Amino acid sequence: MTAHGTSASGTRKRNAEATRQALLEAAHDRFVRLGYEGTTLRDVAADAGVTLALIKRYFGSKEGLFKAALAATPRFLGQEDDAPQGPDALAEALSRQLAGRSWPEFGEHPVLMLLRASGDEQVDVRRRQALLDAGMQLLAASGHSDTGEGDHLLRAELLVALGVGVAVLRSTVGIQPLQDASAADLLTPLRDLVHALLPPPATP
Amino acid sequence: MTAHGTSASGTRKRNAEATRQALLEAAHDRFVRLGYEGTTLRDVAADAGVTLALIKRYFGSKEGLFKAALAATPRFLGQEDDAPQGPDALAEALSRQLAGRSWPEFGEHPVLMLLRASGDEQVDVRRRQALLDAGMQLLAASGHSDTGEGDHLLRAELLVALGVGVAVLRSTVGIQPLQDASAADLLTPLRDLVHALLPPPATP
Amino acid sequence: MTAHGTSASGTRKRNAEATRQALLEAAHDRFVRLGYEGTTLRDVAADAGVTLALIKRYFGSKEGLFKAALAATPRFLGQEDDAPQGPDALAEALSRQLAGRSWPEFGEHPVLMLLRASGDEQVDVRRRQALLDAGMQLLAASGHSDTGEGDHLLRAELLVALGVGVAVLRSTVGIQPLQDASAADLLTPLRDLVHALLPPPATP
Amino acid sequence: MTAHGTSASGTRKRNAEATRQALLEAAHDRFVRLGYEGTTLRDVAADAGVTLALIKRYFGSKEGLFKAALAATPRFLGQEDDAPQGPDALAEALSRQLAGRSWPEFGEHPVLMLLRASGDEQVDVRRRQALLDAGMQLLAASGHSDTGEGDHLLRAELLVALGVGVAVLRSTVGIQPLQDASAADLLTPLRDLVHALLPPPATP
DNA sequence: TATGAATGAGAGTTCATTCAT
DNA sequence: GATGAATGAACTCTCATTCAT
Repeated sequence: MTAHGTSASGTRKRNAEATRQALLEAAHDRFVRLGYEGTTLRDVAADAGVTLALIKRYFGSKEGLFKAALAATPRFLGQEDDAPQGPDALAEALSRQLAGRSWPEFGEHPVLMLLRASGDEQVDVRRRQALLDAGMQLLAASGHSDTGEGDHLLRAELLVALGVGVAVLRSTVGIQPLQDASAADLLTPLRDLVHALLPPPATP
Repeated sequence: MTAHGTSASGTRKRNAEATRQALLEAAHDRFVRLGYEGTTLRDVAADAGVTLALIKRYFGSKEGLFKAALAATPRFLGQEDDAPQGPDALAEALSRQLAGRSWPEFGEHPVLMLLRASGDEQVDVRRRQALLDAGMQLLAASGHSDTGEGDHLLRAELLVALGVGVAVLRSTVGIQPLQDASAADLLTPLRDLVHALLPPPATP
Repeated sequence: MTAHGTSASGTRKRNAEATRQALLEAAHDRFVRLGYEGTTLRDVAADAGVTLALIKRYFGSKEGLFKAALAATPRFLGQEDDAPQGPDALAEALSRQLAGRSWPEFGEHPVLMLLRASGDEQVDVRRRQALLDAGMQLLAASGHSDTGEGDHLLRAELLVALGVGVAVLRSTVGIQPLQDASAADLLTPLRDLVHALLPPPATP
Repeated sequence: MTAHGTSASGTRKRNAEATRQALLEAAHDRFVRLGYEGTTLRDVAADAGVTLALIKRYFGSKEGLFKAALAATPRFLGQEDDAPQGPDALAEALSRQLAGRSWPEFGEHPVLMLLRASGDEQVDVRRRQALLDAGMQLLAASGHSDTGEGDHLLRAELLVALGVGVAVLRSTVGIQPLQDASAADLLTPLRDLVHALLPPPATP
């Protein structure tokens, strides 16, 4: 996407917000695919169709751009809404999020962004927190509470790990049949898996 | 580890094999932690206690060093022997390999090496194959054959994905309680999981 | 010459064209004197009074710089205009071009640039062609045509060889009295030589 | 040529002199073709079939090797003996030396070695002297004395320059028809040239 | 004597960044 | 606000050289 795309609302000469957004998407794409070191600002700027100096203007530095791209990463395994819960719903959401191209603006699964390190400690904290949150959310979605009793949280994090692993193996590495498995293909195994890991709490 | 470590047979200064090995381990450690681009040959040489030029001598180039490090990576999720199989044995092996520090010479779980790309296509093929092999092996260990019937291979690869994800979340990212979970902590959830994913084939 | 020299219109710090030109002249000078391998980009940049990275900016690489320097080399033994011809005029032009400092911007005789190889095949072709052209031009200037009859072209190339040798012996090597011979000193011997090599064609 | 070639006289295990000679020829070949900077000692050693360290043993350093190669260069345009002189004999000798492969052990014309600089001042003096000597010798061969009267020495050096130029254009650059001209092809033009440049002294 | 291990300096190249315009 | 000129540091790689064996 270039910065100076045609806008429906007439004027389109210099749209700062569009430029920022184009840079952000280009950066996200490259950071996810090539990592922090492998991404050059010149390429990001070229992808966005603007000059390199604008990156400094909008994001200050490469680190700033990375942080912004990280912040723009959608929640991993997040439930879109506070919808019906339980293992079956969870498995269905998982299969959809892992298989689908639910993020047309991201070339790869956005969770991969959470695995990219920039060397900045502050960034690492944010990445870690985002993944911890994913575990918490899965735990909640399964109908459990995070009271720390039992190993429910550990089990939820194993589910997060599975999601991470699937994203990795489907993208960078690419092994079949996992890479091209559809949501339908994944649904049954994931349902078995969720049921085994996070069975619904006993209802007295 | 430095190249000129004391050996059993007295002190020795010039030892090509020890130098090569020290370089290899230092490289593996940095490649796993920092990736291909993030790893500098100067740092690798410094870790090994030798000069940069020896990397050229022994490995030809950075790519050569990376390939050597990749080749030195132990098999992922490999059964140590052709021992008793079935879900329970598999779960136990998994918990041990994922939790343990079974590789004292590698700072991080060696499977992470398989996720590092160097840009060389030939390398990518090897990485992919190694992970495919892991899936095949898990399938065999569970008592199934890879006849392609059903979704057994897909299920086995989900197990591989889980292993990859656990390794990632325990190392680079580091989320608790998963990061410090012991093999014992992992055993029960993993047993549930393996049983759910790869139940023993029906024996009529 | 440095890049930031004072110009007629006051002092100027940022001038892409001046920088490019300063780099080109510095490069030409060093390539001619030291050859391709013997020339370091750091020294060229220092001569031009700028930083090394600008060479990449303007010329892409060392090869690019070399090609640019080669392209900036004036024609060897070229007649300035389509002026009167014949042996005497030719001898006079030769003596002037070989003796004079007709190229104040080049430290050495520019033909020496044509003797410098960079390893690039494409460059070699250009060098060869430039020297072939010199022979053709001398042939034409002597009043002959290049119909291939007789050994006129060979004789013209012997004249080119003489020019090359004189340039070499006057510059890099430096043998007296040839090195400091003036155009007047060279004129008489060269006239004898041209008359002997390329006598005017018989006019029936 | 390798160092351990079969020798007719029986023993051939470790012949220091043969090794030295093989190194010298390999060095000469590379220095002439690639120049000082372009020549690597490893390649020279490999050409000679020995290890690099022997260069240091026999010649001390790269400079030492270069000096030895320079010293081993045969005299340029030297009359083989103090045989019949005069313009015709001189032209005949010139055509033979410039055209022929009179030096089977040198890939290129050995005079090219005299054009190669190493950066060492002492070396430059030797090169200059060798070329000056060539001029003196031509002068003598033409029947003149170097009393300094007239411009005879300058004319002789123009002949040296011609020889240098022909060697250069026949080897590194390679322009036709000069490159493949035979001694017979060169004889007539050279005779005209020598007669014009160095006519026999008037005999009262 | 001869080999191979090891070094240090320097090469070209790349990149994030800063500074004028 | 935006561009492009210019910088300095860091990288991989190469090579002549030296040091033990």
